[in-house]
Amino acid sequence: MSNRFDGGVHTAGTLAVASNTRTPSRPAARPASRRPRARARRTRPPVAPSDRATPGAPTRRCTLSTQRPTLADVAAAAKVSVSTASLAFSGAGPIAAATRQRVLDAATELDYSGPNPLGRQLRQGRSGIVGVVVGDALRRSFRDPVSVQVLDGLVGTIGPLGLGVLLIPGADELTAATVDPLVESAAMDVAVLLWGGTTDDPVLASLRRRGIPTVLVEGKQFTDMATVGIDDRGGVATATRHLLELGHTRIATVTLPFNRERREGVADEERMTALDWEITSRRLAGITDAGVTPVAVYETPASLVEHGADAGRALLSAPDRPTAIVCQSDLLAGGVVLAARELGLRVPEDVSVLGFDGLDLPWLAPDVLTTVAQPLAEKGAAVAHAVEDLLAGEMPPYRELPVSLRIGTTTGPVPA
Amino acid sequence: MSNRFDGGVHTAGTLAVASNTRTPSRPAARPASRRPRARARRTRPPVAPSDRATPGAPTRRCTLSTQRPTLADVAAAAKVSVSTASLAFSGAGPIAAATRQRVLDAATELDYSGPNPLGRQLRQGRSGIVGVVVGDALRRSFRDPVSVQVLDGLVGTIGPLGLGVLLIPGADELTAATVDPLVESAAMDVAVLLWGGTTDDPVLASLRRRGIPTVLVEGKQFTDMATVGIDDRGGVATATRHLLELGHTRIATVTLPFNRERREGVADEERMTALDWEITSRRLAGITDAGVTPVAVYETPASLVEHGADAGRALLSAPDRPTAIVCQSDLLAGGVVLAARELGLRVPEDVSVLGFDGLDLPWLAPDVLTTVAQPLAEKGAAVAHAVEDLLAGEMPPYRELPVSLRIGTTTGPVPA
DNA sequence: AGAGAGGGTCGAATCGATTCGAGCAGGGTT
DNA sequence: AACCCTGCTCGAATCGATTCGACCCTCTCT
Repeated sequence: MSNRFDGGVHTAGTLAVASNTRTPSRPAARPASRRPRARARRTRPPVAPSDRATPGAPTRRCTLSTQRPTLADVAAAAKVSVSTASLAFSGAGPIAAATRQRVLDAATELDYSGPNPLGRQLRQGRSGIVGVVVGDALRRSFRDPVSVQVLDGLVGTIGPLGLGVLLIPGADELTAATVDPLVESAAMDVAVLLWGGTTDDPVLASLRRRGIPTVLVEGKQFTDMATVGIDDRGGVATATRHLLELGHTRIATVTLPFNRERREGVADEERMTALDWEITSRRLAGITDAGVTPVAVYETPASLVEHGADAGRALLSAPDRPTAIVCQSDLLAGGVVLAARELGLRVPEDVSVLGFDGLDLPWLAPDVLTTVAQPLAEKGAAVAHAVEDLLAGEMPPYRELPVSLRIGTTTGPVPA
Repeated sequence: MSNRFDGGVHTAGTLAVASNTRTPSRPAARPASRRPRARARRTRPPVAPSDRATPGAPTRRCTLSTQRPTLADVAAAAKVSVSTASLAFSGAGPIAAATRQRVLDAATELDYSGPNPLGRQLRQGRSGIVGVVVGDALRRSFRDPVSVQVLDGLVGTIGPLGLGVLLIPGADELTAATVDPLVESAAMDVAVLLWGGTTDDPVLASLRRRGIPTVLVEGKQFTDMATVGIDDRGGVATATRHLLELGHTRIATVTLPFNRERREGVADEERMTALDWEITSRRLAGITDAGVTPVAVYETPASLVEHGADAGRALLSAPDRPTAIVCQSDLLAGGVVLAARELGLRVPEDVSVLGFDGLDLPWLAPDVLTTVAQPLAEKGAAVAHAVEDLLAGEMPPYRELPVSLRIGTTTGPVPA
């Protein structure tokens, strides 16, 4: 039952590539003792033989290993020197319009599609690549719109600078000892750690060892790395005061993970000492700053709706339930609201819920979260500027972006 | 009110890099007419002066432009040849354990952190980079878990192969004429187009011109590019038959965008002719295959909850409303369900809703979508294998993954 | 007419590795 | 003793560009 279209066939009519008549051009004076290897442009082997070759399948060869023309070929065809040909493409330096055109024509003729980036990169000592280490498996990381929006802001700002973003999976939660090979050996001019690491982060250690300038987003601050953060502590404090003004006293909180372990459940005394992630402890501290001691601190393994729902169910079905719940992310808060609805509780009449991030959650309608909004796109742009600074050889100062309390429909006066 | 922590200061104690005593090693016999430039390892200029220099800010210089040691330095220190030193790192070739250790020690001593990837890449003619063109602004693209999960599957499979993913923003919807500079000139061995392009896609044209092997996900098929797809047409047909069996006859559909324009609203005759995107028309065709002519075709500008909600409100508040709505994505379906709830309609008693993708939507609880599930992680893996094939010089055959109807709680018998 | 200026080209070095085959030393075989 | 491996190491070419300064040629100015 394979209902598939056979899309229109459309092959670009490529001219046959001109022959490689380039002579090996050996150095003028050579020892002459050894005959130079007569490899006229050795064709590269097509990589590993790929052990998963489908037995009976028809293997069309594709045009990968075709000898592509080089700048030297173009220069020869245009009867100019390589340096002049280079100028024609880069535009960096004086070149006569006619010459330039001749080179460009020759390029078209030879089907040369511009200078090979690898050559350029080696020469310039720059790859033009910014490695972005996402804190976790993409699958999970990107379910959180926060990461995505920051990344989007980042890409939007560094793209025009001619930089590209290389996606690097962070350490797996359990096999945290090993670092992704990309961290160890990918070419990148700068690295960015979304959800900046902890002191012992092996990724950080690896980047340091490689001497790659790094930008941390929301992490601890180190003198040798740039940091971009937000005033989350102050934001949470403000938001908590808002709850106090509404008369709440029994306030619980739902937090982001404490550390790599990512446990789930109410944190006891002992667990509190294991709090390692900067972002979690800062937001927790915001509550204390407002003079509130949470009646319960519920740790979640990730900022996801389902974990928020679990937390909400647990906190709201306990006896002497809190009248307000401060959540460290909007997704968690959304989950808590869903749990409340599920338990037949009205929001905010029976329980107030506070989020963090300022996301737009259409599926929560008709409710609109009261939340501490952070400027996500700006954060991405700030990261981009930090990247730019590092590239220019400067260590940018710590940059803290402001947050703002946005009142929605999920917070209200304490129930009588 | 800046409540910020001053994170623990922690600087890696780097040894001073050994002096660069390497002599310029000019060719044995040289014309001697011109004195060779006496640049002993010219220090590279720190790039563009960055016109956005913050005036009064204290600019700490960072250690970017420090001369880093090269393999030659290490070889010299270890008193072996460069080739031997290379062997010590790459492990490709016979080398005595003692020699190897000596090289490694020398490397540690010099604070050399492994071969420069750029040199390797140039030599090997491979960048180890897979460019992934996301169809749109990341912000929007990644709000759709479908893209994210496929990307995750892809990264998970090609990561171990030593390949990295370069994120490339697709053409903006309006300025579609221009292509991202990365498409034009980034170093990549293979490109992947999530949401494969249409025939006239400028991105496709650019990649073709550059001769970069490409994998299309869910696009039209071309002979010169690899394609991975799913049996969405068959899946929609099966799902539609399910609705027929439940007795539905007034069936509407909510679709993905028709083309770059991304219009919103019920499509009239004329608009139907503008249907350009393969994926949309295939899923639409599935309905027809089941022998159903939709009572309304509602086009949305993107696969997002809010657009689904808009569609739902429009379709369900019309007179003679449909008893079932087939949606081309789960997010759209979720939005439709929310709209139904909003209008006081019960799902599935009053209206059945069918999704596509097989996502897990915790916020839709207690409802669980009936949906056509596609194997997203596998799709990512299939793309990865296609990439691998292209890298090995083979054009992989079209690969179509199966889908499966997953019955949830959002479809039921037609209302009496 | 000669000097000076300056636009345009070119040669050669260089970026940092990989890779191939040659060569060399030492041990085992006939 | 001659010979052949075997196992390591090394020299040199090469990947494909960029970039610097030298040089040449023409035009202008005095």
